[in-house]
Amino acid sequence: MVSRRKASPPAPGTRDRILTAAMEEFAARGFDGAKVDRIAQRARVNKAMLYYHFHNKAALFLEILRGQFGAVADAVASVRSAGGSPEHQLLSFTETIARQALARPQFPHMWLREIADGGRHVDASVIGEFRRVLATLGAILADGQRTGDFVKADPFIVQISIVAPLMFFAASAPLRERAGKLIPPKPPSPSLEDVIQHVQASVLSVLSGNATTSRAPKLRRPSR
Amino acid sequence: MVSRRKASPPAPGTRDRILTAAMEEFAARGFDGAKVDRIAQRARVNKAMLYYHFHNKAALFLEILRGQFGAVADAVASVRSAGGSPEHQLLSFTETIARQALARPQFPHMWLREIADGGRHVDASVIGEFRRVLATLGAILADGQRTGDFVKADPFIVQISIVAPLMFFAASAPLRERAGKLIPPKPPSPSLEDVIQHVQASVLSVLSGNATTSRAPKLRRPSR
DNA sequence: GTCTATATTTTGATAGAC
DNA sequence: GTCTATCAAAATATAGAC
Repeated sequence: MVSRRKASPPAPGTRDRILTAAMEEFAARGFDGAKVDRIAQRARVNKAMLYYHFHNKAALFLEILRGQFGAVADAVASVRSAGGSPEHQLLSFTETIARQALARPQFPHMWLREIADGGRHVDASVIGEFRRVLATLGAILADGQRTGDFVKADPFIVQISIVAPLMFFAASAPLRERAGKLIPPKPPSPSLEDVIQHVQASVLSVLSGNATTSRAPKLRRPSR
Repeated sequence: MVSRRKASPPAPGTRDRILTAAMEEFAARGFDGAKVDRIAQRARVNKAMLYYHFHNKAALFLEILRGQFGAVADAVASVRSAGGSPEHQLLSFTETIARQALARPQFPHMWLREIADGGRHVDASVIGEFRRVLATLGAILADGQRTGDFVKADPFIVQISIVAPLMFFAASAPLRERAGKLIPPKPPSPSLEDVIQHVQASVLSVLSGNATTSRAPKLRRPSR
């Protein structure tokens, strides 16, 4: 008899319902656009209940952010520990990020928003998860350079080259939908598979150094 | 004497000050996070003045969105009309997007936000500017395919492969700054030049088809 | 743990004088 | 064109009963 005895049963997942509802609301509207009332409604609880489980709106938001980034960082880390050639790990890294975006549709939106907000709502723990992802990729790249498979490249640049297109694509579905309605006809959207393949081909080809060795001698020239 | 005679001089750029202030506020905080009071303060006018020049918050926001996207679409269009080989135009396209992000620091933030918001604040005119950019790139790619310089590729995918990393990088500066403070030391950020070069090398190499012709026979395999 | 009612603050927007 | 004063509607958060 640790505690609990009397005073209403432990709630059949009330807290989780709130988390889910909040996740959707925050992803769709952002921190300021999200309304506590709406979150409570979606979760089928009342505001008081929400404030019983979470200190305030910001704390609720932070908990969700931490959860999302943590899960992604975990998934990515498992790619590395699964082993394989640097090339294999690099392709897996890419695919994993994409799969996470599918598994957590709110994740791309929240990532874009946090960037746009300058990280106003993140704390050290979220930054930590963020860095874990980058560290994993950095290790993969270092391996590849050691084996001679990859040319030298800045991990951060490689990371945004992989992640940014995937996030853009995943998050922009609603916008493309709306665009199609505002100015029909809606141009056909490529599949996530196609995007993944393109991104994989891009990274692999630059890192393989067969970029433009022969042709296009003066890259980055067209300054005017 | 068309009109104006009496009733205060035409205002030394009051309207422009409001537009500038609003641009900064909207970019930094988003539509919901931006406060009319703060915009008025920054512009050194009062709310009534703001509502004299613009119908409401949404209209002000829309005017800014239109302006930003329109300017970028113009810049990109001029790249194409300047002519040159498909390769040259493709590199120029990339550089121009990056230069626009520098010239209009608010642009990347607003682009990210509109994607995350599902285009809730855009209207047909904004979509139109958006499509102009894509159409320009599409034309460049078509040229390149005709001349045999480029392999076939979905313009939209190519576009996000170019634009997304640039926007991510440009917009994430404040977040990286904050991250460095939360968990020192702040890892050194690559320069925009480096990012541009990497993106240019990537696109060119995939479109040149020398991606992974020889090695890595089974792209996209690491499904598990 | 859960709900109703309510306090408090913030915010978008306008009236009306100059 | 510009400003002061102010309204009315949201929205965050809490008190207190059950």
